[in-house]
Amino acid sequence: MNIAAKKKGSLKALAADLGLSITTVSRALGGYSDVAEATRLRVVAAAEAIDYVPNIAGKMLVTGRSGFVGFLLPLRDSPIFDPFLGEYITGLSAGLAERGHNLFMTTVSSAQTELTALQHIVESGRADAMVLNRIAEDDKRVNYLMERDFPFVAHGRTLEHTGYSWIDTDGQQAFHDLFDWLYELGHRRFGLLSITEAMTFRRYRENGFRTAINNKGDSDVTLSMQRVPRFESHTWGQAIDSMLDAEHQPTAIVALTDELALSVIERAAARGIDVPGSLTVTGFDNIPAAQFSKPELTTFDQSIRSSAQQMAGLLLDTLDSQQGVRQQLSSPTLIKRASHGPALNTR
Amino acid sequence: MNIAAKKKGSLKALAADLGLSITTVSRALGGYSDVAEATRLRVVAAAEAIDYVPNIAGKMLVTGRSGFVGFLLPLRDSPIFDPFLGEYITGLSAGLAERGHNLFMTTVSSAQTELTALQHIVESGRADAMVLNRIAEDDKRVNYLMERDFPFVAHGRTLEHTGYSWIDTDGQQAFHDLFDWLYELGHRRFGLLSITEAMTFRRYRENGFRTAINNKGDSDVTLSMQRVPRFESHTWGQAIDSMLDAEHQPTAIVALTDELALSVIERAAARGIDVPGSLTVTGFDNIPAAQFSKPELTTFDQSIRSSAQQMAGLLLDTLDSQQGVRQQLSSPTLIKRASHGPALNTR
DNA sequence: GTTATCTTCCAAAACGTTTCGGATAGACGA
DNA sequence: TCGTCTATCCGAAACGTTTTGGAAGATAAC
Repeated sequence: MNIAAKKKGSLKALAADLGLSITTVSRALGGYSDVAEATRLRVVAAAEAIDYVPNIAGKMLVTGRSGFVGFLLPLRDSPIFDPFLGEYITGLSAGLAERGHNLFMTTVSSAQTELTALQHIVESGRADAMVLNRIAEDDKRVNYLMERDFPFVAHGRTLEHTGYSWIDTDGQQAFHDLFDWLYELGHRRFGLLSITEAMTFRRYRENGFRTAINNKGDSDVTLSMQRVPRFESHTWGQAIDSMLDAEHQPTAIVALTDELALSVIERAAARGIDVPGSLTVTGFDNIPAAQFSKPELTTFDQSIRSSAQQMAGLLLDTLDSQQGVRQQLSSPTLIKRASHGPALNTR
Repeated sequence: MNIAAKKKGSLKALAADLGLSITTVSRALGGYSDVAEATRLRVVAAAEAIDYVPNIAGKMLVTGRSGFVGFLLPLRDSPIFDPFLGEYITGLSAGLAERGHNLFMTTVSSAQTELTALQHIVESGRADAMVLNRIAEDDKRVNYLMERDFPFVAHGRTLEHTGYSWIDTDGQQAFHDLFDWLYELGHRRFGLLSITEAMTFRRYRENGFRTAINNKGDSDVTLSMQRVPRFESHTWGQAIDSMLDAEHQPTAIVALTDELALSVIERAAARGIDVPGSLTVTGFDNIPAAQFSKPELTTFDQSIRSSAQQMAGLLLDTLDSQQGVRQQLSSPTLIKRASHGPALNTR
């Protein structure tokens, strides 16, 4: 006992106790073929007896892999918090844990930019791969990771979206279909409530809607668009009011997010405009609050948890088996609740 | 250039480039006094030039600290997801990041118990400290960490809650006050809807209510209690119905959680029982859905994000400055919405 | 001129693991 | 009997960092 007074649960201690070399113990636990079955069993038994778990730092140093996947947590001071963050994290972490990886996250402190934080993580070897979300049309983080040749998967795409793995929902198609459906319902005068931030999803959703209009080729169709800062809800009122008060006010307002749509419903109610009687409103995301509004919001749903879990799988695929780039576009489903209706022919 | 063909951004490479020893470079960056100011500046400049970030594994190995704080993510299949998880994670991570730490999380896979996962993390040196939540009256994880003398802070307490740091909300006092308030409103027949799980908060909340009743000493007061599994909402209906259908049905049903309270409101509505007219219902937690129910739920609020951030601070205090045990009990605030009212004197 | 004290630097060890390149011994074939 | 194989084991290096215990030279004190 005293002879083998090594550190608690190290390979060295195990080796000493067993009268074997560190190498053999390591290889026995690693399941290599050049260690006798008898000794392998002896080693495994001894390891289990003392609850041996390899020190991660030692392992990292030599293998260069940590078993961690990093995630940058956007820290917003705004009272609007992300209702899906919990689900997202859960899905990611679950997907990673299934295959022996862990998730770790950093909130970027206000002092440093998100890019700096990312570099710090990558250069320090803290993570084997990264998960990125909230992708902008031209995203510095994506550029950095690509030229650094560091594994990552993005939730969302940049405009130039080749050469890396991502998963995204097809906002283009969704908004295209949305227009067609609303047109069928008789709507001709549309309001599109968008965001100012240069997010790629903004472009796709706007484009989808515009393309659908063009494809229809009906000159009766009019579209007015407003863009507002996504996280500054106090600025929305003015834009929404200007839509509602326009001379030929839209019979349908299509919002890029549920938060915006709910705000439209609220402003409309304040003005005595009946939704969906004289105004149809739609959103995107299906946040929990969407089913509590009056009327309940018609919106698109994307299953956050499962897509996060898919992301994890996709990431580990590219990590483990050196599979190349994988990209996955999924279609959100339209949840028809109560904030839509046929257009009144009030012209 | 070719001479110093060391690994990219290592100390070794820096040392070679500068014509200094590894030791000196390390100590220069560490700000030790035994390196000349001139060389220090030279080293710092060179380090910044190549964006040097110390390899975490090397550092961990020698210092024994990883800069990570671990968190076990409870993976529930149930459709009830934790609406506060996102806020909680955000608060924790923000609090840790402020002081140079990162949060990492594992979901316990179904194969292993939560305790096993915890041991694995601790023994592998993956984390410097742990954050525990959902504390049971007798919690194996707490026991393990205490006897292992591993730093941690718990969100919630075990029954025997000395010797370790925790932060909790005072459910005992809250439910005590709640009874007194309802009594003032004229209520005498109470239903207490509790949970089956042996969580410590259950005991405190139940005790607080019962103690208040005893203290009041009014023999007119009656209490019927039901306990249901917290995460199996399909089992709640029967228990709630039995309360609602009792001969002397309660005029006030006090639920241990908002989910339960909302379920009560729902069942009552289905039976045509007017809330709050002939039945008062209260909850606990102030989940987002609580302000969307009809009527809006009267409940207790605890600021999740800020208390998570406090936890992080508390944890790092005990880590950094070897401060002893710290325990913090905070009072939730009663949010009086619309699901309560005076008792009708229908006896 | 000698000794003591700073200042500034560095070699080497240590942390715990994996892995490369043998080494030993017995089995086997000739 | 000798060489060749195979099965089994091990020593030593390597990963990148921090830290211990000096060493060398310069400066101050006597």
